[in-house]
Amino acid sequence: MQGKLFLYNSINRKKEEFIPINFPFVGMYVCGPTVYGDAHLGHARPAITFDLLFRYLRHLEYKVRYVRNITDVGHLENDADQGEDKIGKKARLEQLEPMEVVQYFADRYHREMDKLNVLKPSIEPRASGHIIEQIEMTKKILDSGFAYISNGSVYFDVEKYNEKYNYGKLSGRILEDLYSNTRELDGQSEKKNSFDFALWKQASPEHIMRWPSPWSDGFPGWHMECSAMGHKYLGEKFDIHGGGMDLLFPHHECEIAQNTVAVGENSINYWVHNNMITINGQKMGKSLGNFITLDDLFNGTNQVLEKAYSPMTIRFFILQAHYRSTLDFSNEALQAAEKGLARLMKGNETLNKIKASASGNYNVSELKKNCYDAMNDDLNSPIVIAHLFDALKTINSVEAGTETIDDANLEILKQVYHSFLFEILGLKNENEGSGSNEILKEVVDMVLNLRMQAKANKDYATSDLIRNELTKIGITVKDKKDGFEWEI
RNA sequence: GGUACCUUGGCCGAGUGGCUAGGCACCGGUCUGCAAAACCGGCUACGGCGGUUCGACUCCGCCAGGUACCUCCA
Repeated sequence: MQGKLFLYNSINRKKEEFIPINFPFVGMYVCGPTVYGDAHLGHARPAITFDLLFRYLRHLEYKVRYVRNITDVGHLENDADQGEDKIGKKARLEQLEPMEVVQYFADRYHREMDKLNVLKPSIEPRASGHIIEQIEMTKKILDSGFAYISNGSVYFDVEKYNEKYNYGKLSGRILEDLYSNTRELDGQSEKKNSFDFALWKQASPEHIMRWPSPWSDGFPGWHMECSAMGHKYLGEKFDIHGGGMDLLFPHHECEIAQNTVAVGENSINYWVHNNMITINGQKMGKSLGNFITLDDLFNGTNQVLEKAYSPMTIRFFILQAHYRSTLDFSNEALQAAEKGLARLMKGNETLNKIKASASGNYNVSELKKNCYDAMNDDLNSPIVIAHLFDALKTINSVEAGTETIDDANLEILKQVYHSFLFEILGLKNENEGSGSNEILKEVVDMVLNLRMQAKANKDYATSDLIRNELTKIGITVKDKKDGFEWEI
């Protein structure tokens, strides 16, 4: 093994050694998107964070079952338990079937994730496909006495729960504080206390997404799906539950309460939360309206964007910050990421070209250890990247002849560089295959060969004209000692 | 108002009680007809005020500023 992996566990607020329940198997559940709009930069963060964890666990040869849900029902639009279903609302506005909306945005989400090289989860369950499981779980909670029926809806009795267990153990909240701090909302009379949350909600007549249940025609409460589906696919106890920090309270706190009653105490060992992406120091979020969709980023179609940024630039940008830190969006930062990534990718090409010497003065084992140490320390991808840049310096020095490397070390270097860059960080070389159009390639080569002739004749007016015109089209010409390179 | 967290060089962003983070930008150099690219080198910061300590950016206290959660949000 490559050392011990430590993860920051939100529930204890410290880094803990990761020990799976059933070695070598690992169960991981991550809160996925609610598909009622295009994915934005904020959605990319958990997807990439847990993709990193998924990839690293697999690299460590764990057998991982990674479940990431799609929420297609149950998230309410406005005030807690009083609003309109998000999917339903969008469907009414667009005159579409709710499932049509879900299909459309789920497809788009998948497409963006593919571009970001985010591996598909093992199972991607939908809330609407697990209504029965959610009803069964609600029944269990009712039977245990920690829930009550009110006007066709079922609510979790937080106060009663807190007498026996600890409501707030994850988010560090104290129930007494919630009495005074929870907002007074209209129509809360159905609930005993404002902080009680719905397990099942009776649907109002205009509500289109509805299912029959023992209590009413309605829909499941917004915390039920993760509890029901997580335990369905990963068992009564499983290893990791992840999601954005903004889900810590109330979503995950409520999940814990539900699980405790219906499944048992401490049914999830590690709670892992990624931080937010900020823009001008403020959280990028749907409700604030300050989000940039991934589609906009990839195409440069947003006023705040100076240019388009490729999916790998976005991925690298996110990996350059630790997942538990906020990450501030800016054009400058993205452009920095773009250039840095290009250098690392170039380094891999150079690495494949350099030759080993009989003896070398570079020992790669330290690099290898440093990279694993960084990953083991709560997935410190920025440190891994820093070490890869150090390796890059060596690679370039070997190519320049100022350093040497022996055959054995070169092989290990290739293997380490490759596995961290591509396999674990999940980056890929986007330039490969671009400009794959053979005719275009030959035409540009031909033009540049003409330019070489002009240069040989010292006809710099012509050579500069050719270069300028190509630049205008978007082709960058790079002169080399004995020829040229170009890229689009 | 309650709770938690943050404040690092021009920008992004790691980390540590004493030892260079890294990237980008910038500056200098190599290369080039000139550029660009690439490469090499330089650039040494930790909000303010106190305290603990042989020594603090790192620990403690206070202050200032900011953010998150408390309502759907990744």
